[in-house]
Parts: sequence; C-alpha cells; structure tokens
Amino acid sequence: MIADVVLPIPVGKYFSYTVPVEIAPYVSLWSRVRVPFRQRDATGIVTAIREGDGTGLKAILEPLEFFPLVDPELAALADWASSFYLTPKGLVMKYALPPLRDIERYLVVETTGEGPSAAGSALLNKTIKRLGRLRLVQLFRQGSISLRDDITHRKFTAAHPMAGPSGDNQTERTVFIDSVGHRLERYITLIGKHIDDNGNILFLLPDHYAAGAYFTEKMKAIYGDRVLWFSSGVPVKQRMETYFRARQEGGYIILGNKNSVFLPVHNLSLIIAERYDDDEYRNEESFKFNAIRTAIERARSGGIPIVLGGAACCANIIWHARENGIAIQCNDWMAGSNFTNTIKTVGSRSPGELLDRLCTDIIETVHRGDNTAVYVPRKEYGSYLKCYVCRGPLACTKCGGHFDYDRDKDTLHCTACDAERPYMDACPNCGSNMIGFARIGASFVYDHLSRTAPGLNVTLITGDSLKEELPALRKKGPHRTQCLVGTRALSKLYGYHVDKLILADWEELRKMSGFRSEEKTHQIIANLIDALTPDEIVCYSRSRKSADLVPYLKTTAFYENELRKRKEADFPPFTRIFLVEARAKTQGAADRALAKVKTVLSDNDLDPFLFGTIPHNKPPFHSWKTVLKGPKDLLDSAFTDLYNIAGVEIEADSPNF
DNA sequence: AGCACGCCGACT
DNA sequence: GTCGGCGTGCTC
Repeated sequence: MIADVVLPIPVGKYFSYTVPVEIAPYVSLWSRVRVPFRQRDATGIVTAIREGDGTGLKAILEPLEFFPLVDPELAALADWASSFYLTPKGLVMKYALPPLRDIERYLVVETTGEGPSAAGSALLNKTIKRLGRLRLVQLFRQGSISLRDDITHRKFTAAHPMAGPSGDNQTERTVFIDSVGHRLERYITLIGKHIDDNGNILFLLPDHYAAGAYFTEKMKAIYGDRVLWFSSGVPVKQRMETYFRARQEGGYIILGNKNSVFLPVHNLSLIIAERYDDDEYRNEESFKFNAIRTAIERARSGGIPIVLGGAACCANIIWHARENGIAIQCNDWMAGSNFTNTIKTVGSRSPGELLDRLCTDIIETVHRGDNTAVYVPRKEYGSYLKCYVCRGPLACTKCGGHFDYDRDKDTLHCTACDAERPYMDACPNCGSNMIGFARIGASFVYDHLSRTAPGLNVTLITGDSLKEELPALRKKGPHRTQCLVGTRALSKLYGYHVDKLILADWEELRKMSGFRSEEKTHQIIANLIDALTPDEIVCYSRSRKSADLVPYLKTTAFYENELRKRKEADFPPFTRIFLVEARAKTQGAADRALAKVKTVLSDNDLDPFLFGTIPHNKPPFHSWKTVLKGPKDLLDSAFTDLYNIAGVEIEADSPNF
C-alpha cells in the first residue's frame, strides 16, 4: 500500500511513502502521519491511499492521530482554498489545523476495558512516552481506552460533522451594508434564532482587540458564557476550549478572526462576517488567502446561511454575492445621515496653511466641549520637505535626491543616497526659509497640536499605538473632552462617538496606486464614519479646488459605478489577477528565477495573459513580480511547475499592485 | 522550508 | 594553502 503525503513546505507536489501493514489500519485519508524526509522527520497529511508495492519509497513511520481530525467538509474547503489561492496543500493544512501538541496537551487517557491495567486516567503525553503512540492508537481503536479532554471533560471522539438546523437559508444569505448599530441589531436577531435551536454561530471579526473587544462585550452582555473565542489573540487554553466545544457541542457563538474560518464546527448554522471589507481578513503569510471569500465558499458548499455585514461596499464581494444568489441589502445609510448636510470643505494654499486652520478649528471645538477626531491619510511625520522658492522638494546636495525629515534625530535625510545633514530652517540650495512639508502625516499634526496648544488632551491613534491607547480611551469614557489624531486605525474605535470628524487632506487617498484606490477611499471614509458616528464632518484640503466627498457616501451608486468601470477595464472581479513572485538574495539569482518562471508560463501557453513584470526590491531580497490577468483557473496547469522553482510564491487576488 | 553540495574571498 | 560565504538543487 502506498500513501501520498503533503508536507508543510512551499513545494507543489506530494511525496509517496509505503504503508507498513501493522500501521495500515490507522492511516486514513486526511490523517496526520510522521514520515522520514531528508535527514529528519516531518509531519505530513495523507491525501491519497492506493495500491502498489512502492519499491524505492521510504515508509511511513507512525500514525499521529487516533482518528482523522479533518472531516470531509474541512477537507473539501482546504482543497478548494489550495487550488483557488494556488498554495500547496501542505501549507494550507498547516494553517488550518491547530498544532497536534496544543490538542494533545489537554487530553487524558482513560482505561475502559477490563484489561490488566486498572481503570483510571493519565495525561496523554505521558502515556505516549510510556507505551508508544502506535500502541495507544491500537488500544483506542479496539476500544480498550478512550480519550477525554481536560477542559470540557467530554469524550474526544471522531466528531460527526452535521449541517446545522436547516432554516430558511436563502433569505439569510445576505450582504448587509448599514451602520454598526443596525448591524448589531441584525446580528442579535439572527443569533437568537439559531442559538435557540442549539446551532453554533461562527462570527468572523477583523481583529481581537478592537472590533473583537467591542462585539465580545455586546455578545457577552446577552449570551454570557455561550460566547467563545478562537483566534491567535487568546491564550492557548481558551482557544483549545473553543476547539473542543465547537466540534461537539451546540448553542455557542464562536468569535474569531481569519484563521477560524477553518474551524470544524458541529451544527454550524450561521456564519456572520463583520466588516467584511477589512484588509485584516487577508492573510499575507505563506498561505495568502482571504477569509471572507473562503467563508462564502464554506457557506455555499455546506448550505449554511451567511451574513456579511459592513459599513462599506466591496465590489468584489457584491459581484460575488450576485453571482451566488446572495441578497444585497444596502440602504445607503450614510447618504441619509445628519452629517451629510453639514459637510464643509476648507481649502488652503499650502500644507502650512491647512495645518494652521485645522488647529484653530480643533482648539475652538475642544473649548466648546466637543469631541473631535482628525483623520490624516499618512502616519509618518510628513513625506518630504519642499522649498517654495525652488518650487520643488529640498534636494540633496550630494545626489539631488529628496530630503525628508528625521524626527528623532532632527536631521534631513536623503531618501536616495541616505546622506544626512543637520536640520536647518532653510533650503540647502537657495537658502530661503520658505520651506515646509509637502504632505502632512498624523504624527506631524499631533506634534504640532501638542506644541501650539499644550493644554489640549490629544491622543495619537495609529496602527502601532492603537492597542496601547484603547484601554485608556475606554476608561475615560465619553464625558472627557478629547481630541484624537490618527490614521485609518481610527475606524477601529467602534462606538467612540465624536461630535466633529475632521478629514485632513483626505483627497490624498485617491492618489493611492492600484485599480482599487477609489474603492479603498470609500471604505476608509465609510468605516471612519461608522465607528466615530460624527454629527459633523469638515474636510481640510491642501489645494483650493477640492474634491467632493459626497459621491463616496452614496454607497449603492458608488459600487454600481465601480462595477461598471471594472467591467469596462476588464479588471477584478471580472477577471482574476495573479502575482508570481520570483525572489532571491542577489539580483542575478532573482533574474534567473524570473527566467525560469517565464519559461514555465510560456510552456503553458500563458503568454497572452501576461500583464507585465515589475521589480519589487525590499532590502534583503531582490524580486520580480510577474502579473497575470485571466480566468480563475488560469494557473492551474502551471501551478506545480511554478512552485518547484526555488524562491517562487504566488499571490492570487492581490489588492495592491 | 531546510539542508547538503559546490565554487570564490579573508585568514592562521 | 584552508574556512566559509551563499547560490542551486532536491526532498518520496
């Protein structure tokens, strides 16, 4: 007997091993096995079992599982994900399954038979050491021992995955675009319906600490200890409790972020995905997938109701929903809100003027006793310094590159040649002191405010500072007048009401590169408004003629327009984009890897789908990204060959290129 | 990925 | 004259 095994390595093929007769009964499809690989052992997953004598093959060393932990539903989802995201199955499985040692750490062995050893229980790991794993697996299969987990105290047996209580699945398959208050109401109604039938609800959230904390609090207030978390943000024991309960019990709300889309859930009767447009649902490490797209597939293949909730639209998902018979409910919540009538735009001639007007406004607002949040598209201090006499960026005297300002060292730093010189209030070329930042960043606004109005209670919110600031913001409560300055991380402050939302230089968002820049602009603005529920919005513009914010607030019209443009240009979702990256430590090696990629693409007649090749050199590596545009199965035939080139990785549906 | 084999620079 | 850098190839 031969078993085909996939390993957690970025290689597109499987490896075959012979299966010794004594372990054959315990090796099944999708079970984990220990195999010799090179000089060492590796954990692999059996993806096929077939007949044959297997001369020249190595043998499987031992079965690792008492029964396969992967049920057919999870297996099918992993298969789908592997081919949809062009990731080797071994890497998908490594991501989808909890490490065996996390599971076994909490298992105890119980003797059930009348055998020679007296009834009792012992930690699984110790018993494995004493008797050997194979022996235990044999005893388990013949019924002499059983396993129990030490957290829920339930028997650990092969779960019987079942579809949840069949409700009115069709009407509950919805993309629901509305404010957070309405989404919460909707979620609660749905959860109530399913939980009463002992169904489990999988509730996907973009993170654990912000959106996660908000919804945990809301859910716990109603359902108490029926609320579980499964994600990398919680301690192992808590995560494993969720794992053990989810696979056997019912009536739980299982909250988690992107990895929980692969969690085996007994009686799964509803999937909710909050802020389905959030970038955090995209995994960027090794297995590059989108948890929302994967959740849609899980719901589709299992006939499970799914509700995708958010404040903004996402063209890709909207289109997908239409194709799959998922309803879209968008009531244009922003267009009808109070603040729409109060949107005010203040133009300026320079970043300096913008900053002055902005600060004056903030100080007045805070003194009036109103909460304010200032959104700035960039987090850095300011992106480059400009001389208004030379009419261009401050130029490096050595190489002519752009100078930017290093806040910590108080120096000018050349972005091209790394030269540094002490900061002076003058242009190095013409000596004029008419210099300033060509763009402003959140830190710059924050520092400027702290300096000009020392008494003001200002907090800087960026992706880095959010986690630290959150507890303090919660504690202070809504009564303390505050001013927040921050980047898009501000949109994570669910339920933090501000009276005035200031958008500083928001038009900068529209200059983002990539075909999704308009959509991202809409999403950032919508999510800011969703979290901060402003009564009033003021836009500060860097130029005199400023763009109109309103089209970004009319959600339905926005996505219809966006879809129309995408179709005309033949861009996603009407086609797929694949990035084939060839990476190496030296330029020469990267070039050679690229040449191999091109050969494989050419051999598979993919040249007509080539969109271009772009260099992507981030310091320790040199890399080339080859972009292909085409149907969803475009790379199926080239997949294995591409992954057999060292340093090659494929990313499907990349939102930025 | 991770590890071994293989060919070009600074050391006792 | 060697040690060791990383580029290349291969893993049942």
